[in-house]
Amino acid sequence: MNPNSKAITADTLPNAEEPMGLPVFDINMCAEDMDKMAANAMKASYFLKAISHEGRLMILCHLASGEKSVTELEELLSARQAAVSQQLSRLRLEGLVTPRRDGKTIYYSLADDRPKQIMEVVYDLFCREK
Amino acid sequence: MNPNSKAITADTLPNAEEPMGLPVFDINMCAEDMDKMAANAMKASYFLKAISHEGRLMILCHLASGEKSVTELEELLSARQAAVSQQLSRLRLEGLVTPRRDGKTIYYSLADDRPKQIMEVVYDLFCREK
DNA sequence: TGTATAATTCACATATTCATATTAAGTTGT
DNA sequence: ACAACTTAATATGAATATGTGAATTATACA
Repeated sequence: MNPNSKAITADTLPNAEEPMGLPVFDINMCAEDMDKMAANAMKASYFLKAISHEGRLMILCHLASGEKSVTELEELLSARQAAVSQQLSRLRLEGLVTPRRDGKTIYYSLADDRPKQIMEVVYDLFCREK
Repeated sequence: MNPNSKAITADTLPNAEEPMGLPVFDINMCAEDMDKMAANAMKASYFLKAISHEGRLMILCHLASGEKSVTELEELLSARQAAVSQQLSRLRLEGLVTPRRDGKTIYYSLADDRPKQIMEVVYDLFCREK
């Protein structure tokens, strides 16, 4: 992705001490792995942007306990229908939620467990501890 | 936070089946826990916004392998110094990175393991699998 | 001192993102 | 089928965020 990305290895970097015990994602991840990371950084940031919206985050939280209709989400978030619908369309575009029509109402549910993996960490960081 | 949030419990909701085996963050999390989540949703979304920027995400990735100076980050990201500095100030404001001055140069490092916890998941989602 | 280097901050232009209003589609009752 | 109502999706303008270049601060060295 980056044309002039210099080949930087662990030994060329100053102050590259081994700081903490937690498994980061491989301390020795440099050069090749870093390019892979850079290549995926755009996708990752786009994904994170999708879930970093307060309303969308709450939608994902509510969907984690089972599918909900747009009206239900509207009440749960106490937001206007148009706003909820727009946020859902963003999540739909990202492939995070899938709609299911049943008569008049459309039920949304989580498409896979990606959002759950993230939310689990976020929940730990902001709701459990501290 | 939400004045007119109705007390919605599991049994009042239709289609609230127990869908998946993965430990979400407690399937039975409703009412009280949900309010707690809503109260923290703003903080969480603010935090996620901070790391959902491609440049800032890359900065955190690079800092995961040890502290770096602003100039080093500037080269690693091939971005302008002012831009990197502003991104760092956002991360500093969020308490994710800490500066250390050594002569002319300022070295940045991760302040705690919050970003690492998130990035580990992000890395798994966007770099390892798939 | 004066100059050079490193990093931050300011001001502005631009691009994204968000909320309100409008439109389209679906359902019910007569 | 036609109206009346409900539900969802789409566009418009307003607010927010981001990058750039110039000015500012801080440190080192001659």
